[in-house]
Amino acid sequence: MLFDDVADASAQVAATRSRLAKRAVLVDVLRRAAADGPDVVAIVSRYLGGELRQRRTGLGWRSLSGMPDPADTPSLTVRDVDAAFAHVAGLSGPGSSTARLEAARTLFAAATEREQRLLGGLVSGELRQGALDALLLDAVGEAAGVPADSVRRAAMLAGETEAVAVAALGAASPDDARAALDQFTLTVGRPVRPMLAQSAPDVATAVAQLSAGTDNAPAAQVVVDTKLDGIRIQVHRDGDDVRVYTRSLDDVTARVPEIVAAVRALPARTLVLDGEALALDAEGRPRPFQETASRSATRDAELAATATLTPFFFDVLHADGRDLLDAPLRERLAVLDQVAAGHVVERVVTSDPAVAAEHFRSVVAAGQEGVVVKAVDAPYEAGRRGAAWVKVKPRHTLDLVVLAVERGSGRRSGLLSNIHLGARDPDGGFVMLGKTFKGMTDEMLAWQTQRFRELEVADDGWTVTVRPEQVVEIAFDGLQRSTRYPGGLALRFARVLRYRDDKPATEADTIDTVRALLG
DNA sequence: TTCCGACAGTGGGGTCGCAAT
DNA sequence: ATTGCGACCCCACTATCGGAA
Repeated sequence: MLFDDVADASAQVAATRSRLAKRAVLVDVLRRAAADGPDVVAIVSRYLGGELRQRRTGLGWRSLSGMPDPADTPSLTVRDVDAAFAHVAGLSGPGSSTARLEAARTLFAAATEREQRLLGGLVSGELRQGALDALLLDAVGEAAGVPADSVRRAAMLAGETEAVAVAALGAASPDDARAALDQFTLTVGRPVRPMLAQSAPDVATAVAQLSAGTDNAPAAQVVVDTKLDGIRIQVHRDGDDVRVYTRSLDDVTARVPEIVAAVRALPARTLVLDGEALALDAEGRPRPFQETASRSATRDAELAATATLTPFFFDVLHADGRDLLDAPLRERLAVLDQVAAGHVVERVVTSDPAVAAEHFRSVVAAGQEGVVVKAVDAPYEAGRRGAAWVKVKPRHTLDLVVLAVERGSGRRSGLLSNIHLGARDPDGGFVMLGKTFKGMTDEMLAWQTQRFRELEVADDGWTVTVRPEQVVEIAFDGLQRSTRYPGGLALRFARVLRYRDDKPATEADTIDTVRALLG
């Protein structure tokens, strides 16, 4: 199969907004790939989902500038392209950056215009064709003649789509495809996609969301788990063999020997646990997220020894031969308390919203990030951001001043989008604390585009600097240390709540107010 | 007919390792 | 020694389609 066939399909997918039409295009190209063999299905399914098969190539967004002009006629096969990236991914050491770019130039020179668009999307990780993994899984189901749900479940348990697409599309009949998909079961040592949580502004809303999203009666019990501000871990144990995976299913076992040791000490032979790892101080209070991130990212053993990560678990998917994915949370927690005692997050189980709210206050006071409210009867829905888990975190707000605004891209092309935020300095001027593009409706985007053009004092082609007069109410999760911004502080997860036309910049919050929040 | 669940897109700050400068 | 890039950690929020109700 020619790479151009995939590029053509991607262009067709991008050209329509209808998901059904996108799916039809994907089904067609998947069927043609299947006729070329399983290796072609493997490559094509990855590319249609917007990914290369190589996890790290050393090429990125910046490498794409300076690529040669496109070829007039297609010549590359999908196997050619995969081989080229496999070569690039294998390069390392002095001279490898140059060799990578050279290989990329050769590849791009052989690619037509639409092939170059796809290559660029795959390299940058931003294909933007309006279809990624979820729609692709739907298409795989249709192409193989099996229900979408069975494909989705297989992919969630496999932790990947490629192998599932190969299995389903390699089958001779829909019945065979279904049988092939049934082979994807929870396996100790193979990570599954983690279950994710929706969010709510407060505990009462979270409980209400839970009742609406499930069959829970209004007065039903809920689990209120502590939400820790660390990194998500999924730990598999088979005897003495322990493996640790991140949320994106990256294997980080070698970097976290203390977690391996902790799980080896648990009273079970086989386990699949879901939890969070974080750095604690001497009193057991959580260190700032930045320290956990630093510790978990380093591969340097000496550096790693300067801080320890402590694992805490909130779910168990398998224990001693028993799969628990479909068991209700209540049952899973009973098992968890047995097999992971001492490494379980604090929780309360209650039907009283006041008790839930009190747990939230208490864990936040202890320095934790918040809570996750869960339906007691819900199964573990791998890979889903279902209604059964709802997270709640404290929210802070500030009235800040817009210092500049950047041009948007994609569906925000032609609009001024990403705003620079400053706190008032009582000694004069403003101290920038970060940027945000979140929370803006289309109406707000249109309004701010006009408003900031009126306040414009400079435009370098990307960023428009404005007179610091417009006040905006910003929500954020907390403050973090920053080397990027002059105040040494940056907002974490800043988003716009509303523009404040009732407040002049002279009444915006000051940098002193912000510092006081640090406590 | 209306409602709402799931998705994709639009980017944010910070950390590391690595190669180039 | 410093800088820039790539890869991942953490992530919030809105618009939209199409099936559910």
